[in-house]
Amino acid sequence: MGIAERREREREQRRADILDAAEKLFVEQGVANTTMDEVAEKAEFSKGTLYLYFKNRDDIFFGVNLRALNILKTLFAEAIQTEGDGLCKVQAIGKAYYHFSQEYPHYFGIFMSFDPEKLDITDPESNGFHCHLCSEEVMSIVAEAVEIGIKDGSIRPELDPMETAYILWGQTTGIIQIIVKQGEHIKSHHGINPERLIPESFSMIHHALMRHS
Amino acid sequence: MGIAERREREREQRRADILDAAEKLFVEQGVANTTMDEVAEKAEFSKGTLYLYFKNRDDIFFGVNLRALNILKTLFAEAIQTEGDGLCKVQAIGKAYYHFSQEYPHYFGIFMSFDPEKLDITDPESNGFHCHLCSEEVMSIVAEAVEIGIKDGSIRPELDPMETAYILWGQTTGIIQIIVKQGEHIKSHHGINPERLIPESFSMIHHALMRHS
DNA sequence: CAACAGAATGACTCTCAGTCAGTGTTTGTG
DNA sequence: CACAAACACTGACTGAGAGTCATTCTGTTG
Repeated sequence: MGIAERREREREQRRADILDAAEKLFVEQGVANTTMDEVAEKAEFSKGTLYLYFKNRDDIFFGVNLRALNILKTLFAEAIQTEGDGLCKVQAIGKAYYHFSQEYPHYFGIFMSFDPEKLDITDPESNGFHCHLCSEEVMSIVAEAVEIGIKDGSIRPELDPMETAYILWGQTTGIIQIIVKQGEHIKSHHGINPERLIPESFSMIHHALMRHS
Repeated sequence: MGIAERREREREQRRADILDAAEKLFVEQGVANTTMDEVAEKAEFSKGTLYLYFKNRDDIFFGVNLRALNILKTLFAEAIQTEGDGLCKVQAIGKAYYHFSQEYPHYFGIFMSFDPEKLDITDPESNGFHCHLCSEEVMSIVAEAVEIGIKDGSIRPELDPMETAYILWGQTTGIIQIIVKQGEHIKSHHGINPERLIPESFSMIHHALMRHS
């Protein structure tokens, strides 16, 4: 009896369709300005149906966010395979993050709309929970690169891998946020090309991690 | 005729009263969970009155945020007076930021709820605009410290002061965001005290700026 | 006191997330 | 085939909360 399986497949397809619709609207008009009615309209379902597939509005948002996170995880997993010492690997991950922001600006924008206050980690079925897990995996990749660097002597040994991973993650996200949100302003008021901040901050991170004898 | 002046004073007082009420509620129950009706109730005004003193909900929020920013500006202005070279001054500013987060945890939390997407820079009367100006001034203080450091040789000369100020600001804000958003989780899952990330990241920044001969 | 302006009100509108009783459709069973 | 049960979907409705506005109240001025 493949009926249950077919049903499950169809259900997944519909979930994906709804996420597609939401994703488009999020990109077109921003996350905050997108209503459930609009998502329903775009997905060609009634509003009530959305709630058969997703717990609430946030669940849909986190569903889209999860797509972005999975791409990032893949990019990071590739980056850590880069030839070279641990410090090189960390740098490769940084570049991958920047790459991601350029290659998937829509996902990156959605990323920026992420509001952890809404994250509901209590329900293991929710997309919020899955986002949580996935970002945990992403962090682990960074921590692993730092650990390799400490072991091979390219990174200062007094650093704690996981702690450093969180710091790098926070710092880099903060920079990118500045660029996205104030880039225009920085350019017009200070004549600084906001793009420059990224390689510049990577260089700073490089100096910060490097074991300088 | 001091009547107009008295009226203006009273008006300012009422604005302050409303901000006081909002601030308390923001601290007690979070920014997102505070309604205009609640603020009105707490301030002992009707809801309509709030709109005589503030443009909208965000204007109230940014009003509270401006208080936090002004404190920070003062702390930074003091920090840059610290004895020592430019690098010391940058560090003093970093410490001041951390200090701020400890001394004014409520303001710090409100700081974190800041959503730049809502910032309306078009209206020079709005608190959003004033927040924008104030953070600009805060940035300048950081840039000045970096410049001093470059001139006295304590900071790598190839850095650009304003650019570096933005990077430091972005990085630090990013870290703080991580702590606020994931602090609980970091603690429970990795046994890392999230507070540690702040001084740790300052140490990294120190390494990144330092001119190591 | 009459006329006016400033301050305050709260009932109202509007928008939007989320619900639920009801309808249609597919699958399973005698 | 008939009927039941499970599944899929609908859209009118509810409730909450932001923002408005016609009206009332209070203090000032001539």
